[in-house]
Amino acid sequence: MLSRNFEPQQVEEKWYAHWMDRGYFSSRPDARPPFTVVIPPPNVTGVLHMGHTLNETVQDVLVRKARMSGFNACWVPGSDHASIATEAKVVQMLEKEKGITKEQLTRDEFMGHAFEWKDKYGGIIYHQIKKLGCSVDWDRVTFTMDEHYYDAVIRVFVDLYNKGMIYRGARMINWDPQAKTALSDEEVEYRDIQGRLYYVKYRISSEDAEADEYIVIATQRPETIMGDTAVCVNPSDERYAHLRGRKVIIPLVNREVPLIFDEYVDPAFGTGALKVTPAHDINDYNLGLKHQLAIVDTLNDDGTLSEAAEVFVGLDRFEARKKVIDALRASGQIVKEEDYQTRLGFSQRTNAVVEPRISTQWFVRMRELADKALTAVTSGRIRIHPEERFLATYKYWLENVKDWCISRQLWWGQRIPAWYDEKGNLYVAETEQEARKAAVIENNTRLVQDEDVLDTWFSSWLWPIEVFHGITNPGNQDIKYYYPTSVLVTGQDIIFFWVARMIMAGEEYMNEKPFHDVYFTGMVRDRQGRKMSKSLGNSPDLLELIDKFGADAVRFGILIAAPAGNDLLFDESSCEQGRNFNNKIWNALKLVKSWESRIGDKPASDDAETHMAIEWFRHRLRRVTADVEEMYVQFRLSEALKTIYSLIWDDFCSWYLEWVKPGFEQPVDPSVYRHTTQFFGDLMQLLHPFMPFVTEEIYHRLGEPKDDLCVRQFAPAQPADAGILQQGELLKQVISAVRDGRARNNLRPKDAVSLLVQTKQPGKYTGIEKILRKQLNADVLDFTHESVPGTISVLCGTDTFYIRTEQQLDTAAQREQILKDLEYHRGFLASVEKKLGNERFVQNARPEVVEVERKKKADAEQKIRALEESLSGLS
RNA sequence: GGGCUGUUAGCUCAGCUGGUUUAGAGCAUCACGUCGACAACGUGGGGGUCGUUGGUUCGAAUCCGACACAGCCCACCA
Repeated sequence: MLSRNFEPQQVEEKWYAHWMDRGYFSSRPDARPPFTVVIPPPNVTGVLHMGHTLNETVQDVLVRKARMSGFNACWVPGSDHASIATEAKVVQMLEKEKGITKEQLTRDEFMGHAFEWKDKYGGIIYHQIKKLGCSVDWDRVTFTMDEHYYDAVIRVFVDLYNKGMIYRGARMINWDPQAKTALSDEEVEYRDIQGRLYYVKYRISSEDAEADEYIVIATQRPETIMGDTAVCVNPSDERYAHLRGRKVIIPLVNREVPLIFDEYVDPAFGTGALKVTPAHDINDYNLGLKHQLAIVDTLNDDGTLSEAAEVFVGLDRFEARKKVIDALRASGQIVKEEDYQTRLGFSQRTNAVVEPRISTQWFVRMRELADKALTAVTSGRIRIHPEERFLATYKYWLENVKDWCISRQLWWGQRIPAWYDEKGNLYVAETEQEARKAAVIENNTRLVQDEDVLDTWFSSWLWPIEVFHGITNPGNQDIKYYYPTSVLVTGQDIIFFWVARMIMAGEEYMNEKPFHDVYFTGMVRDRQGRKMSKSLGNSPDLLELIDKFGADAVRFGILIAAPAGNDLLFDESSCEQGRNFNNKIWNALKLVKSWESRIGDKPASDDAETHMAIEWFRHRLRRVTADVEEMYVQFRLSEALKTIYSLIWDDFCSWYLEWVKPGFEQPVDPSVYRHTTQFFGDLMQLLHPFMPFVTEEIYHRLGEPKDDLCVRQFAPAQPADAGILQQGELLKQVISAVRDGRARNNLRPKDAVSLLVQTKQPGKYTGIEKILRKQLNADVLDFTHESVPGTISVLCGTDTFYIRTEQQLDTAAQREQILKDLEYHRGFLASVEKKLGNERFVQNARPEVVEVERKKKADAEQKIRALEESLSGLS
């Protein structure tokens, strides 16, 4: 006895263990073509959010489909050490739980704690991936701090350094004062902020102590005044022409600085005078370089004012801003204040306001790498989906990319393999020993390794290569077989961070793209269109969702709402729809299983009828299978799922099963049983990549298959017969139309009727008469040449069905309905006639289009005649 | 400031190179239904002048222009 509803919890664990047991997800190179996917590695100590859920589900669908289509499917799982994010979490944990600050620990001690943390929490995402049913190869789990991976990163660093593509130098970089590290340009997020613009008087230096000459500048950041080393105006600005050659006194610190002239300054903005702070603004920095200005760095690592500021030393920058404003107000040097809309850079990880700052860091030269990555895509060697939207973004970024700041002032990550001797000479090599050997350094010379680690993305850009040990063991079997990978599925938010850089690394180290296709999924938002985030609390917990609805339903729920590349509004109700779908399939299984005990010995006498149903569904299945195949090619997975959903729910359950279903306690035609279980199995196969658990369970309950659905290979495509499909459509159309006529006249399903059809081609109903009678509870189905008074008339195509019944009929309601239909068809006829009456249409349109219009006209006229006849039959 | 998307039923979306019966689906809604697979269900219905506005064309949801609104990306105007 089957349970009332499908119970996912019992089934999911069983099948996942079984698949693992059989090693279906493990892949070794063999004679089959490979289908390779590398997972975008989630943060090792994170949890999967709905964005991951979408990406992992899409990948699993593609991988499972490939595995069932003759490919050697390999999906590599793993996680990312996420340098800055993880280090921040570990630091926080240490302070909170153990009362230890990072400063109290040695580097080694800290790393110990970090690895401990990773071991404790690193398993969560893997557990979630399993629960979701992802068919990843667990023998290939890779972590970006694994020993070989660490080595690969170091090796690549040294190699790029030796090629002159990595350099060290003082540049203006983005500084995160909270994490106390440099960031790359991509790690800064700009947001619009309501700021305030202060107009400040700067005195003009003069021999005459009594003189009250000054120049007014506008600034949003008064706390940087102490770092000013010039004031700049436009050379064409006549207001300031007379001040040429004079000096300006910086308020608060009373430093005398030059007044300089540069086209850069916009005379129309503010007062047309700009304070120049080369240490804390990129524009000012460039201006400083050009005019050889002094640089006064007034900030410490943590965003407090440094000794160089002279005043408010040690105060936080925002605190200092208030104090500076107070002081300037007190001395009457603020002449005006106004609100000002501005943009500020925030650290992507810590959300701290980023400070532009001059700092000595390591950089990767991007020009050459970017050019290669650009060609790989513009030449069509890598295809981006959906292309239109992302190709332009990708190109623009690569054409304008600046050098990549890769050093981070952190401990959690790959430590930069550079050593310095006491004189400050620099040696780059994979190990200290090699550095000594290469540079012939005397043994007693002390070398000190660079304290910094590398940007996380400097390791993840090697992901598709080093998961197969392609850097540390070049040319091995795996890398040769699995690389380039087939498709990369990821969020569009990391197109620059990761996708573009993987292409660079692939071109540089494999001389080959890392993947054939890139599929960008959209951003998952909540029902109100808000981004899902922890702080809003609108991101559902994946395990709770799975617990509530089952993994298949969650996969269904996220996929059904996800058109390629578009953001999707996720709502639990779509998981509910998935759960209902599970139950629908389960109930169909219950029906078919109930037939098992009553399979007849002989074909039923009316097998010609069921034959039609079977043939129709056979061809319907073929047609939809081909459609779905095409959708896979175009990565239209949401549409493919919808199509399969409708095939199962509507075509199979609502139509086919109703047509072939035997009467109560009647024997089941053996051919019907055989075909139905076969169709059911094929349907489960078609659906399996999307909903693996329920389909595997049902497939096994249908019979005792020799293979598991998980690895059952799709049969070659077969053509669908359009004529048979059309007859099925006619059948559906008539059934719906007559049911509608019955319903409108309050006939109950159990009220038997007689049917008469007024048609010019009675032949088209041959073969479907019996199904029609059964479905419509009609004792007779006859043909007629004229209208039949005293019946319910229903227009179906150009034929009219007359429903004869004992019941009292409401002729007024029928008349109303017919008049409404007449109005519609007359309106339609008028529009067609207007078209055909247009000479230019008849002349210019393609003949077949005109022919269609003529057919429309004839049909409409016939329908109107039929309706008019029915109308007169009513009176 | 530059660029890229989108705007079709209450909601989420299809509708590809203009003509396939005066716009389709799912969800929601309404009516009827407990009929021996299924109320987490069945049958049926209602619901849109395709953002606005010009243009191209015999013909536009579909192509072009402008505008409005929404979203995203990029940019060094204090």
